[in-house]
Amino acid sequence: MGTTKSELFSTKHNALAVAAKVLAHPARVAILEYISQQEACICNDLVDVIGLSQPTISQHLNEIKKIGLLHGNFEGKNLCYCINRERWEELKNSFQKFFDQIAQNCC
Amino acid sequence: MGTTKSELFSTKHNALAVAAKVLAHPARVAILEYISQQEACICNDLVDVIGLSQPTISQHLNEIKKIGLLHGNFEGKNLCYCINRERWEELKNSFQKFFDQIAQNCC
DNA sequence: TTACATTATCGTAATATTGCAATATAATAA
DNA sequence: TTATTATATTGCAATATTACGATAATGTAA
Repeated sequence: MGTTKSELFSTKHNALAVAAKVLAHPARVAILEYISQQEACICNDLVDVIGLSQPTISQHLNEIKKIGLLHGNFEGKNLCYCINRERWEELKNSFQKFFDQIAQNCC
Repeated sequence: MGTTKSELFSTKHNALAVAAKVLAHPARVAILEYISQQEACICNDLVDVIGLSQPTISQHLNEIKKIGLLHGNFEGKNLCYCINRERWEELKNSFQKFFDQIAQNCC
């Protein structure tokens, strides 16, 4: 129990759900918005900007990383988080397609 | 602990997260897709189509109802679920705006 | 080297979500 | 009236998520 029965659903439906899950927390929405609007890459700042503790921010960043939305230089002296634009477009299209598929005739 | 600290975030960010949460389960994605593609309104069928138990489907439908995506005739002899297209467009626009706001210059 | 700053991980507590059996409710059919 | 059908609600068990203190790991600066 308690576990989502992913095996019942199509790859497409599962994938959209996984993507939506990343956006299903305001901190991750705020983090993504913040990073995506920076002209240059940012590093930390998020703890101050968001207002959650550093471990919590790190955890949220990890969720965002896991679906491939973060891109950049994670090693060396310049720590840098930025959006993987290719993946961003992919997800954008997935949501767009989902919302575009409504039928014309409904009550 | 365990609770999302919504008070830290803007109304907009919280609203998008709440909407995303509804799409964050493949059953709800599948239910919405199924309903939205029906020419006429459907009633039950979902238990058969989706493959989860009736109480679980009912629970998922309730989550979808709670953000206003379901519209129709819930009383009387014709039980009928269909998409509230106005709300659907609203959410579509929210996600679109979110995904459109990425900056041009990123690493 | 030591000290400092930044980020990740571990461990844990609180809460939320998922799923279903059992049951209740509501409307129609016989 | 008594079935029958469709949907909702209750209660509970299993699992997932959220948050953070403590600590580890990594890199830079002195």
